[in-house]
Amino acid sequence: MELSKTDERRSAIVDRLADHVLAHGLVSASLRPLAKAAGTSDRMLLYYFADKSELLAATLQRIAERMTEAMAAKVSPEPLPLDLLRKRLAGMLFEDRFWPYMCVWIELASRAARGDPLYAPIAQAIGQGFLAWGEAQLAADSDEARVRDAARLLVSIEGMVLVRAIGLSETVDRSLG
Amino acid sequence: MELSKTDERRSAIVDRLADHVLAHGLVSASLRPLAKAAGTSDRMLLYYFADKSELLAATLQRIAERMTEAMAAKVSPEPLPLDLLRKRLAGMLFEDRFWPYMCVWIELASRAARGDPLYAPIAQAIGQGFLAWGEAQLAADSDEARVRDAARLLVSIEGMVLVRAIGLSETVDRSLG
DNA sequence: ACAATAATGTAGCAGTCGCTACAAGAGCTA
DNA sequence: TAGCTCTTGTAGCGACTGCTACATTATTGT
Repeated sequence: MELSKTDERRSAIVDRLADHVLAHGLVSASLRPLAKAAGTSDRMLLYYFADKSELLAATLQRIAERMTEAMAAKVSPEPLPLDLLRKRLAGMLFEDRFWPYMCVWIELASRAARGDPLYAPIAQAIGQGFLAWGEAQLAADSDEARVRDAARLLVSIEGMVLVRAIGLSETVDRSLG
Repeated sequence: MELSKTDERRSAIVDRLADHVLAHGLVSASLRPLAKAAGTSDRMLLYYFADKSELLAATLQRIAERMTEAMAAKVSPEPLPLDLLRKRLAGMLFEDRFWPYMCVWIELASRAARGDPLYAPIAQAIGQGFLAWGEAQLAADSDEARVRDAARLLVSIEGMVLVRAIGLSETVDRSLG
C-alpha cells in the first residue's frame, strides 16, 4: 500500500490529461478543457495540483514515461551502427501512433528555446534521456565515437522530426537515402 | 510610385511587429501588446489588416524576408561540399543575432505540425526556400546527389537548432566533430 | 469652401484565462 | 449522534482575448 487514494486519483487524472495534451497540444491545454477531458472540473484540478504549472509538469512527465516505455520495448538485443539505428528509429517515430508525441515534443522545445522556467528543464532532461538511450543502443569502436554517434543520432532524428513537422516528408526520406 | 501611403504605413507597422515577434515569440503576439510595440492601437492594427491572421502572415513573411536577405549575404562565391556548408551555416545560425529567428522558426513548426491552416503553408514555403538555397550552394557530383545533400543539410541544421533549443549546445558541437 | 473619404480615438462586447472565496455534502471517528 | 476532515459544487473576480459600433478629426478632391 504505497499509493494513497488521493495519489491514485491524481494519477488517473494525469493519465487523461496526457491523452488530451497528446491529442490537442499544449496550446489548448487550459484548465477548463483539460478538466472536461479528465471528467472533472477546473476546481478539482486545482484541488489535486497546486497550480497549472504543477499539473502540466506531471502531465508531461507522464507523457515522457509513456514514450520511454515504448522505446524500451524497441531495444535491440545487440548494438547497432548509427545508420541502421537511425533508420529504425525514424521508421518508428513516424508511425501514426507516435507522431502526437513528436508534436508535443516540438511544442515543448519551442517553449524551452525561450528559456521558459517550467518547460526548459523538462525538455533538457528528456533530451539527455534520449542521448543515454542512444549510447546504450549504438555499436561503436570507442567511447568517444559512441558519444559522438549518440549526438549525431539525436541531431538527425530531431531534424527529421522538425522537417516532417513542416510538411516535407519526402525531404526526410531523401535525407535517409 | 508603386507604394501608396497606406502601403507604406502598413509596411512600417509590419517592421515593428516583426521586431516584437522576434523578441517575444508568437506566443505573446496578441493584438494589444503588438499595437503597443508598433506605436499604435489594436484598433488601428485591425484597420490596416483584415484580422489577426492576415497581420501575422504579413509579419512572418517579413521575418522570412529578413532571414533570406541575411542568407543571401552569406552566399559563397563557389559551391561548397555538404560538411563545410553545414559547419558554416551552423556557425551563422547560432550567432546571437540569428537565434531569435530560430526560436520563431521552431514555434512556427510546432503549429505547422498540428496542421494549422495559417502556419503550415508558411512553414512549408520557408522550408522549401531553404532547400533551394542549399541546392544552389552545394557542390555535388550529380543532380541527384545535390538534392540528397540539400535534404541532409536541412535535416541536420534543423536538428542542431532543435537540440540547441532544448539546451544541449555541447551535443550540437559533438555532432559536428 | 464644401463635401467626400480616410484615419483614428473611445468604449465596449462576449468570451476565455488562471485562480479563489464560500459553502455544502460525504464519510469517518469518538 | 456530534464533530471533524476530506471532497466537491457554485459563483465569481480581474485580467486578457479578438474584434466592432460609433463618433470624431484630418485630409483630400472639386
